[in-house]
Amino acid sequence: MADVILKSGETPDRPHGRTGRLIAEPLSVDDRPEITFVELLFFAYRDFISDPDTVLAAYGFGRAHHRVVHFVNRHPGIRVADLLDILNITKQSLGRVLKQLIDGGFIEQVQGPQDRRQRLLYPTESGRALALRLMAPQERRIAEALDSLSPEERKGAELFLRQVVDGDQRDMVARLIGQ
Amino acid sequence: MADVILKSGETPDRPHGRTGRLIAEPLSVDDRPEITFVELLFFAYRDFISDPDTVLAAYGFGRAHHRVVHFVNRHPGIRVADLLDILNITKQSLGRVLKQLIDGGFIEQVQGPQDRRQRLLYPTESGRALALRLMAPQERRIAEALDSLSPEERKGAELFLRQVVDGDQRDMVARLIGQ
DNA sequence: AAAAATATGTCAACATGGCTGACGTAATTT
DNA sequence: AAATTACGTCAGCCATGTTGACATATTTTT
Repeated sequence: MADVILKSGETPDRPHGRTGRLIAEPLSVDDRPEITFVELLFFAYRDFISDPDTVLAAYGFGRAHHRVVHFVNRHPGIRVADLLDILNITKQSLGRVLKQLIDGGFIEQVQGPQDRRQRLLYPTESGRALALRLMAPQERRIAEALDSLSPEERKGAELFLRQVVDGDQRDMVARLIGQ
Repeated sequence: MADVILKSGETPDRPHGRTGRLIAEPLSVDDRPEITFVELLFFAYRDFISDPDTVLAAYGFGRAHHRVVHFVNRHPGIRVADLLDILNITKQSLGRVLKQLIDGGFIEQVQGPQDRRQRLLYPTESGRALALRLMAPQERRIAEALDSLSPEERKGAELFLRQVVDGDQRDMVARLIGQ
């Protein structure tokens, strides 16, 4: 039982005679200004990924499917290994959702022309349509957010996000996104 | 079996005689400039949350514990219901990780002084130490990212993230973060 | 005073999407 | 011929989210 609930008569600082065990002083933005961005990243991302969930639910898919559909549409003919690198997951994890997407007719595999061990992934027309439907609310959200920013402020938002990416991944990300 | 693997002799556009079923044209940033931010948010957040994982593993904790420890440290005395609002999860989900954090001595509950139904959550000294350890690499990452930005660019990064948050949540987020 | 609403906790069952480890197969490289 | 590579699969585990139902203490409303 963790049911040690202190009574209200005892101040948090000196509960039950256990002097000084509890801390009432908040971690403050004044002391640590980076907290602002730590929390903004949390809240912004929380809401940003909630957009496509309604659409996904209608297909019986989850966020993992979204990520796969997105990057296959962004890079038709991508190799499985490269997709794994982007998503930072194991092939077993990818395997499950990929199978469902293939069975559902959203993605197809093509044997690699030079190296026939490769299974290159392409979206079908439904797969492309799904990707666009999933991204639409996110594009709207981003566009509205950028609307209120000056050109330099927009540049700042982009630069900031690029710098938050791991140093040894920045080149790869830049290549993936393109100019 | 979904083992319909097209042979390499067939172009992706006309595989197996199924004319036009596959799409070889990438979704492009040129057509949809917001994709840049969609993907930057994905990659930035992916790396940003990977920071504390090593620390968490040492304690046998996961990312859910991190979020709880963080917000309890930011708002000592927070009510369970308010924590649920911030995290957007169910009380059952919270219950599990909260119990572990209480059992481990990182968080304690105090009965509400006015309303004795409430269980106000406070960090212990270990809980505060854990929160700081978890946030340290993220603060470093943010500080380095901001280093390369001008003041207006920094403002842009912050404004952008604030605008990405759901419109009806912005005030709450602003209040939670403070000036 | 009784009834209703609130804050919280708990039990049980289930789904998603990560993970590891082991093994198999086809194709390519050495 | 042997080793490596690219990929797939089976099996099981774990973390963390969900819903639904119900219990308890406390406060608010009637």
